[in-house]
Amino acid sequence: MAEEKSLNFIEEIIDTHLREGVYSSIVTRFPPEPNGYLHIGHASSICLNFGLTKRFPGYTNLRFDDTNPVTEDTEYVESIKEDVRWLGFEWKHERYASDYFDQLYAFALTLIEKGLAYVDDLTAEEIANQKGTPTEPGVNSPYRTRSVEENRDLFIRMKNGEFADGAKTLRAKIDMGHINMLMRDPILYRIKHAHHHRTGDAWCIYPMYDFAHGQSDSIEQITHSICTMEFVPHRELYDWLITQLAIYPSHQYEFARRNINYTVTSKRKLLQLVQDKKVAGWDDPRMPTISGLRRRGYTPESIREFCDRIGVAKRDNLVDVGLLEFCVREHLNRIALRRMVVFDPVKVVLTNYQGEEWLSSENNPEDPTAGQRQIPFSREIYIEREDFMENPPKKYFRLAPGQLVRLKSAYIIRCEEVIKDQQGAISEIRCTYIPESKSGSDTSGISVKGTLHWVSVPHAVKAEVRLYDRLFNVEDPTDESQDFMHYLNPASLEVLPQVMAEPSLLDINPGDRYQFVRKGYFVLDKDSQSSHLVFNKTVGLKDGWTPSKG
RNA sequence: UGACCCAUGGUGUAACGGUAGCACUACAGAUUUUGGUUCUGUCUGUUAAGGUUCGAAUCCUUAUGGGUCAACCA
Repeated sequence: MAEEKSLNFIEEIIDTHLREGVYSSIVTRFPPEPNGYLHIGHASSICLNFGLTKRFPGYTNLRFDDTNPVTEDTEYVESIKEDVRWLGFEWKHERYASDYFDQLYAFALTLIEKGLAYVDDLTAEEIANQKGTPTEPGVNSPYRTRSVEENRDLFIRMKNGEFADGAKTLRAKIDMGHINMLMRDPILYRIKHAHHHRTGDAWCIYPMYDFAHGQSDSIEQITHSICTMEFVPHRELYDWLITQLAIYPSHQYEFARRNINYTVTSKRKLLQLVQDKKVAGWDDPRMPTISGLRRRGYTPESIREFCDRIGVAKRDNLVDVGLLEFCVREHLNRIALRRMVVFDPVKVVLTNYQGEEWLSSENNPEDPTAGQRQIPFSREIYIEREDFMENPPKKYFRLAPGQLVRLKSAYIIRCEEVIKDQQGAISEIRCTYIPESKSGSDTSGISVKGTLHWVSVPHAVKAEVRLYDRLFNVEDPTDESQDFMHYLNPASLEVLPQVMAEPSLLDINPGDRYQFVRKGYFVLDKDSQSSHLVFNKTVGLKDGWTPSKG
């Protein structure tokens, strides 16, 4: 029996509701605004909302909160749907706040009839000035006392396009002295003569978030409307509108958004990175977007596991990106096939070896069913320049003059001689191999501490490798002591234009993931062509050794 | 100088008045044809002060610290 995992506070609320019969099943929703790409922070919300209805009876809707036509676009709708599906979730209904524009308009009229909303002629600036501050009450608008008839007439004319953008708004009539600033006659509708990605030019007035979100929840009979903590003060208005309209009582619950160090998760900041060309696009592998992580080689399983491990709570947090990396390593270690690639090659000549042969090597030592592959071996091979030292420290297990080392899945070799060019750089290492040490049939009786990856020179396939590092140099780029752009890591991308790869890598497809032995996990990028392979580094292997520790 | 939210190792998260646990990180050791993986072990924590109670991380009070709120954004 698997150990019972403890519930997070939201699961506990739902568990109680179900046990006490408040609900017999639940409905949740994931409500993105289609004005940007989904990022790792959204993944938490997606896993939470969809995860809830996997654990408990009920279903989850995907609802686009598309009430601001000037920032929204179908490009984002498509990317969001792709990302949610890629993460492994399927929604029950695909809905849009714009589906409800007629209903919302009717709700507004209801409020007007009840004397709970009025048309205001004040400008944005005037409204702001009369709003007061958190410690001082606001003042009433001079238009606050208009009659129901006048309000109805004006609002209909707003809808009919008789007024210019910004000329009028519809406001709830609540209390300009309310301690909660959101209750100080919040704007419900504004005029925007803008083309909407779904409703086209049918409307020139659009509801504000507070007059769309809760009502949409109610229309869909969402039982548990889950959002982040900054919406806590909105809950009072959310409840007020539902009460006044006497519609299905959805309820809002808040959890703390997940922050991750060395990156930013704000659509505005991510958009700025894209627009300022600091990255190659929304799906740049350095971006914390779902599409960026996908291109980086992350698996949906690893992201779900990450979201599961960081949990759900109400306190502020800054999650270590190292945990995300742990999760992807854990998964990739199980599924990624092993391949050998030499990044910074130096030639090794085996002076006592003639001809060539094909050697067998396991595809994945963690998974026997992954089988074996054949690798060509010959008299001249490449090894990593950093795997040789002329004057090694004490516990250096790699190649050094007179030292023995195993070539992975091949033979044990001994370094006999070092050849240098005129500048003194090592141009070639001469070794002898031990014929009876062949991998799988070793009768040499020799044991060595180090094993190196290698690639046969005449069979080597050239490829490009893109090495990624954290996008920012500091844990919290949003600390606001400086603009976050100042913290950009100038070395977040390093391109290796020509690495040497084993030939089995020639026949693979974009999205295929591998472990390059002793290097890390890599994925074939979509920029690849059959004549030019491009690999993205997903994450390195955990590195337990550094020269200083030797 | 208002209201609201929050406070458990370096990080994230449990403990629902009854032994502060798990994971990541770090460190040490074993195994290893990847200095990977795997296995074992070690370090580190209830913001503070009062109160209630046989007993408090948990309930109450105050303080302290952090966050949020004054977009015709969501």
